[in-house]
Amino acid sequence: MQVEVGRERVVRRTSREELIAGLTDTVVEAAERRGKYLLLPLDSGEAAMIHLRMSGQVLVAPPGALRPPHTHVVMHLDPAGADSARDVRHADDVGGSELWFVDPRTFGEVVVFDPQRAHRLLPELARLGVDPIADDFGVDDLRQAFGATRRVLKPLLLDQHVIAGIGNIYADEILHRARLRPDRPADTLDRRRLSVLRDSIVDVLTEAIDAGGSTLGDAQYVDLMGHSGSYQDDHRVYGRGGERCLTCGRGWVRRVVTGGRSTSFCPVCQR
DNA sequence: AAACAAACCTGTGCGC
DNA sequence: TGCGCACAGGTTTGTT
Repeated sequence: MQVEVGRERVVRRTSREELIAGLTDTVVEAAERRGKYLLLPLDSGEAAMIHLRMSGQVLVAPPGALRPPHTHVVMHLDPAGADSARDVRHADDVGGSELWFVDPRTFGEVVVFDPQRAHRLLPELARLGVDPIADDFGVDDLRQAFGATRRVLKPLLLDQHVIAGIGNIYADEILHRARLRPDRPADTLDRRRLSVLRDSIVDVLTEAIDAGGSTLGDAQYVDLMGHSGSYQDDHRVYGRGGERCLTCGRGWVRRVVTGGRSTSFCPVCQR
């Protein structure tokens, strides 16, 4: 593939030149994920890492399509080669397309790194906690992380070093599903409640993924094809501050700030 | 150890 | 219509 890089800020760990050199004439062999880190192994032995942070998007588009504002990286994917073993085209074949990294707030980033030496450019990758979707994730994982800390649940769920992949929307939805207050200390949970929390984490994330994610009013989160998700329609507390609780029908959803993040919960059915 | 604030940016929606 | 302000999906860093 050939590569263009606009704003250098999105490759701040290295440089525009290093990103272009690392991607040019390579083949993306897979698309993987650890927590919120998107990983693309390359046939060069290196891998690309993309993090969307708050406002990033990865989009696939026809060659030459009009690029939206804040398109910072463009990868020109090669057509599936006639020399490939069986010139099979799949429904998700994106050969010949462009892959865009778009990010108005430029909190997101793109970098090419050596997976054998990830600690050099991406030290936080090795420090990510258990991934509830990609890894085996049982109540014992939670007991280890939550059993002996006075930290409260909401910031703990958001801590990527403890559990990787939960963001602000899903932390609130998970705690509501588990009927637990966001400000409850983790070490007050017995094994039964830890088990409910474990199931809530897996169920909320799985349902959200199946629904294509949460696309809020500004339509920032969309999938590779630009399609919106529908999980926002299933939010029971996030974005519902001041409304009657959909679950118990008795409490009013409260919106507070915990750890600098907006947090919504029902004080009646979450304990 | 853990809670908190600030920093990094741009866009949007609101009240006036 | 225009302006200023609050706020937004995340993470790191520094301060109490």
